[in-house]
Amino acid sequence: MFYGEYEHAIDKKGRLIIPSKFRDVLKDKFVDSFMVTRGYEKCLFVFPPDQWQAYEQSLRALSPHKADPRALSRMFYGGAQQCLCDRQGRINIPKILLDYASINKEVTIIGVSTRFEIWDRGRWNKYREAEEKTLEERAEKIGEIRIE
Amino acid sequence: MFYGEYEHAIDKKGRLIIPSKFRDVLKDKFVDSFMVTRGYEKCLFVFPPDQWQAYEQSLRALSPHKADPRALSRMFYGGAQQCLCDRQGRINIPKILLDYASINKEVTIIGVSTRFEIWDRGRWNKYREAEEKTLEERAEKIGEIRIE
DNA sequence: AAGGAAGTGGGGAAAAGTGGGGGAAAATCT
DNA sequence: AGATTTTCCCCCACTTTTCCCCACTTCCTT
Repeated sequence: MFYGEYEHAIDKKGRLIIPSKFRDVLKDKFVDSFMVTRGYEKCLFVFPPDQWQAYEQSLRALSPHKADPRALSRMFYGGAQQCLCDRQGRINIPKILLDYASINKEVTIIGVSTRFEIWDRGRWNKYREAEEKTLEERAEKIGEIRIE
Repeated sequence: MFYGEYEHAIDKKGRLIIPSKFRDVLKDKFVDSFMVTRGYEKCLFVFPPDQWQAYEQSLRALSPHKADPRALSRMFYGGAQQCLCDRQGRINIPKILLDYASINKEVTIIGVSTRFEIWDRGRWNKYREAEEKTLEERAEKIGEIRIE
């Protein structure tokens, strides 16, 4: 569904272009907005409406009687914002989310299957470099990934 | 499916010729693009669409709530690009993937069963020489190879 | 030696990305 | 409640990138 890596910038008016390949996903569904929320490693998660629902469902399944899932739900639900695309395919991201992800201007957008992620470019580069080095180790740990 | 070793070069516009033997695979399926992504040992993996789907299926199962699987899906999905073949059978490989595989110009393309791989020629030669020496050791370690 | 298939280079059109002005709606103040 | 300010979104114009096609060369085959 979503894949690839794109470098974009937030303009002076606070707008961010969504890569056109990602926007195409919305076209098929006759909707024009994404759900943006807090993500892991201080990036932002972005879902199309149907995938957001699936993600929501997985959160709702977590027990409200335990502290950990409760905190998670607060972070994800509380951070969630519906962002409309303008005619040029740009969205406005609320300041509170930009702060969370320490995004100033230069961002990198990464497609990750059912969602995509928005990173401050500097932080992403650091993360990527570290992960590239340990890719094989991580894969060995998980073990069940088969490439065939 | 894919086998053999080919030496090609990336031209000034960043295009790489896919060996015609490999392109023939697409013809049978009436499609005209490959999926290219980060691979192990810093080479690039290339899949025809149906094989990519099989590969993706195993990735999709990875949980977004655990660090190891999260990192892997970011690497594989984030690195993935659908590369269209032009009339001459060339694809454009994004710069980010070339950097990952430290590819400048001279590359070696290796068929590996359901996928093929793109290597920087220098790195491939080194890798091949080392592996040729320890082929038997590796086989012993795996142990369960059957040839029938 | 000729013909065809594979490899190579470059030009041009179309699409994606970028920036800014203006007007409507919403929020705020008096 | 009305007036003023602010915000947000649409549109237009421009730049950059992508990709698609055509022409030429080289190599292999017959």
